[in-house]
Amino acid sequence: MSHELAPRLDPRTIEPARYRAWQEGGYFHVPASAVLEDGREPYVIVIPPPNVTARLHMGHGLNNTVQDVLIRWRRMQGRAALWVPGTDHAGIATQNVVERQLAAEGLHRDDLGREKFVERVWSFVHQTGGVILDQLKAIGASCDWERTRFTLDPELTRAVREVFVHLYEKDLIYRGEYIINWCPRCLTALSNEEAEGAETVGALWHFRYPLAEEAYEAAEIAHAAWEGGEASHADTRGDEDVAAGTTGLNRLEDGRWYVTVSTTRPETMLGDTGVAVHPEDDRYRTLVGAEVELPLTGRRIPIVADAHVDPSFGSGMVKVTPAHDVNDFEIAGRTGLDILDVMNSDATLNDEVPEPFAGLDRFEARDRVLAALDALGLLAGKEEHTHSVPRCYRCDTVVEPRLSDQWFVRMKPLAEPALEAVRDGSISFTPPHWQKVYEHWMENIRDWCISRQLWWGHRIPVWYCECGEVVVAREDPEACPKCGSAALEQDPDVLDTWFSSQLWPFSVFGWPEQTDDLKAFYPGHAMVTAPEILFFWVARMVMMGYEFHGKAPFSQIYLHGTVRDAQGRKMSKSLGNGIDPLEVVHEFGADAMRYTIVSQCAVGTDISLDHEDVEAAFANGRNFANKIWNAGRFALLSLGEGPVRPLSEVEDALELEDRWILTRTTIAGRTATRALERFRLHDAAEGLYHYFWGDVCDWYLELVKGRLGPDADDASREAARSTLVTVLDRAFRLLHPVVPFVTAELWTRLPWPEGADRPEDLIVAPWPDGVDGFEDADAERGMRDVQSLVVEVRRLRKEYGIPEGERITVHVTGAAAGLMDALAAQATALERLARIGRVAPAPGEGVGAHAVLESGAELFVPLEDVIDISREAGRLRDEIGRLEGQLESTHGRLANEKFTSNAPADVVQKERDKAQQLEEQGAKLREKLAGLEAGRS
RNA sequence: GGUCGCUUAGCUCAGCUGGUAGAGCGCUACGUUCACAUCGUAGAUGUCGCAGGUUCGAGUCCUGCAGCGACCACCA
Repeated sequence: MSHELAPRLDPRTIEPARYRAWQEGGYFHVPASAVLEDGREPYVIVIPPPNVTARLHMGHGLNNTVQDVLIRWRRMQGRAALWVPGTDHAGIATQNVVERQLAAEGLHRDDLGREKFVERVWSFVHQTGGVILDQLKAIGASCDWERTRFTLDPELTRAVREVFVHLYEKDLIYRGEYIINWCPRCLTALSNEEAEGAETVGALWHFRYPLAEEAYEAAEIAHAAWEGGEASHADTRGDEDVAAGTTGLNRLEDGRWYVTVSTTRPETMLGDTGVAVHPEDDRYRTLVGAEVELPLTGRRIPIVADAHVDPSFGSGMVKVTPAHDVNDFEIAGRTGLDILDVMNSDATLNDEVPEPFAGLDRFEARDRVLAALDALGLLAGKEEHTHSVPRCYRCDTVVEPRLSDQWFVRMKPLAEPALEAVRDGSISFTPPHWQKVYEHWMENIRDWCISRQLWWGHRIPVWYCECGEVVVAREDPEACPKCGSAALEQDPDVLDTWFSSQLWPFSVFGWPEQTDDLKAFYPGHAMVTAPEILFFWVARMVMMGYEFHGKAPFSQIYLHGTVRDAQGRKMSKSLGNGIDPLEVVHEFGADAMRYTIVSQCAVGTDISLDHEDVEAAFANGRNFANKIWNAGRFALLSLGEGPVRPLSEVEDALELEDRWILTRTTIAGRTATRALERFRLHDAAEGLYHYFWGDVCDWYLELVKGRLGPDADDASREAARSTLVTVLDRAFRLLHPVVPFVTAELWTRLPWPEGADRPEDLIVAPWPDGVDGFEDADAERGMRDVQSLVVEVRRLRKEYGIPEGERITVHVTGAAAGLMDALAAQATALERLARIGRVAPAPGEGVGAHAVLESGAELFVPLEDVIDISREAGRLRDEIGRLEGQLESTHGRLANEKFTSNAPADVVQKERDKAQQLEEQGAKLREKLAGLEAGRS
């Protein structure tokens, strides 16, 4: 059977079949009864649901590989490991996709009307949505597909309703007119999180507004006080600025008084309803209550005092546009200024503005306003100004702050337990520094605008009656409870897509029904996601967990990095620097991709992959998978067909390398377990890589080759066979979470010791945590000697150019106890590995190559015939020099009384031993050098 | 402006509780030894950003500086 294995791993021939076998075996599915009846300890991860229209990209590859590694590992540990998959309806994103399709047909959503449009989106979702879940199968994701959920499923919609009504009844949801972030392209409100600031170099313009004549007297008083230096907020600018009119109050050559204000959005001046100064600002105290003439509009607007104004910024005077700026809106609320909305929803100016500007786009209006003010001589200056301009996270359009009637969630009360949870350790972050970021956000949390002027999403469960009654209900009401009218109108808006996502950890289990699933699987354990959605999603899930269940939805938040290209740029569709994970799977296999990702997945760091050389980017993983394949292939071939005896029966015949590799295996399991427990996936993967490639392949397989052949002693062969089977079984288990396919393929073909129970599949084989495995410290020490001897001999052979075929004799002296026995026992192996003819205990004489082993033993290879004596002498001198350097620093340390008295005793002792060892080595080398030089003369 | 993080071999990065540095890729040399050339063997490469401090001893702790990055808030 084993001879049919190809010399190269071809993932395409094994991966799909293996995945199918797992699915058919039902290994991914975890029923509630596993926990409630069988009493198994659950381990639950809910997937960060990708957008239903999404296609798999490397970010998903990373995110889901991490989750799958954790789930597979926990499943092998015997936990009821459940990974719930699903997709998010992704309000704006999905609506945008369908709108683009319509646009290609020359249509707008209004042409269809709401009902038809939503139907269209549904059919789009049914046809092409959820593809990403199938794509996840290709990378090996072991989700419980029977539990696949969609945020718009009826059950989840029910959860949304329940939450909305509950929060409304608790007065945690309210409706109000506030300045919100408005996307003039998507024509909807956005939350603060959805309006992403983009650092932009823009301009700050200074305008002059003429003061109304009645206020000239006040102006003169103010100005006099100011010039006389009595004003408490003396302008820090120089005279030039005053002359240029960039200070707040000036009389120009025309004899009129002007105030100066500044803005980065000149078009908003058309909506100004006031000018504000700080109440304590003595420069302008007398002007409060006066009026200015708002240019271009013919309107007069008052000067008011408000503490929000920063007297030291600019002129200390602020134009106030309440309908188009958050702060200005608040100022208006406090000071009673009018609120004048001058924009339409598409960010064109409306009829509230004078004729020439009405109907213009905001940016065109900006230019026109500037030109008009300039023509009037009211443009006082312009500065370069770098600030962050908010843009729509979906379409990148500049967001317009706009006065609007929206629904909000009152967040402060919800945030309190969520904040407490991380402070008392109920929830931990990996890496830990995110906790501070989270806390900071929670502490400064602001109300969440949840209504969206979209058609695709959860309709807000609020109905309005002609009688004025507002009905907020879990079920669609038939009639108005107050007047009985059936003419109820449902609120046209839908909820922010994150409103339903935040319920995901429990809505997927059927809440608000008290289902068995909920009892078994809530709360979950790990939340694996990217830091970008910490606020969008993670924080809100925590808040909802506490509000509706009194406990956190998960206990560990693991935030992995971002996938970047070779230049360190984030992979993105728009940059065209992405790598298609499916292509990688097709070319190199899912195992190759998974190992490459996981091995780079150090806590808190990004992973970088070169999109221009995909082969190189994944070579490491591909090579490793192939190495596993070939090691397995060789083992299967060498093991032959005969029965394999259990390790316990051959224990007496175990040789050094057997005991050693069994020990290494135990330690590898222990190390990997510790790493996984701490989310150190990179450490776990790299540790196992070196264990398998180095210990198992480079050393063990090479050492036992001779013992597996027909010439070998029976007892030795059987010991080797048992050991090899045991080691590979354990190794495949340990590697399985990271590289599930190749390990499973080989494991199922592995012969099994007679009489031993075989797990029905590798995917559920018990995880070797290394707690009670075979361990033999002597074997480790002995093997280290063998290894260092082999390495040194190889090095010497190389150094002196001794041909491959030529056997040499090696003398070993000063051997640590047992070394010679070990070496003698390994004679054949040593011959094979280091091309040694004989290992002799006698000290070497004459000219030869010399080395000191790690154990302190000295190695001497007589090489009169092959070496260049003067070169060897030089080498010895270098060696002696190096030893002396080390000795000096060691002696220096020992001579330091502070060291000997302060450092721990064992450290000092170690230092003494080292010094002695170095001295002995140095003496021997000097002797050797003397001999060499004598021999030459 | 605030907060947090990063700066270690040519590249990408590891280095947990302080004891004179590691991996992968790349590079050099040799090798068609019958599991694997997607391989093997051996080798080279670092004043661990700069300046101070604590310590017997500091990539490892503290302070300051410089450069880079992220997040939050925005001053009109």
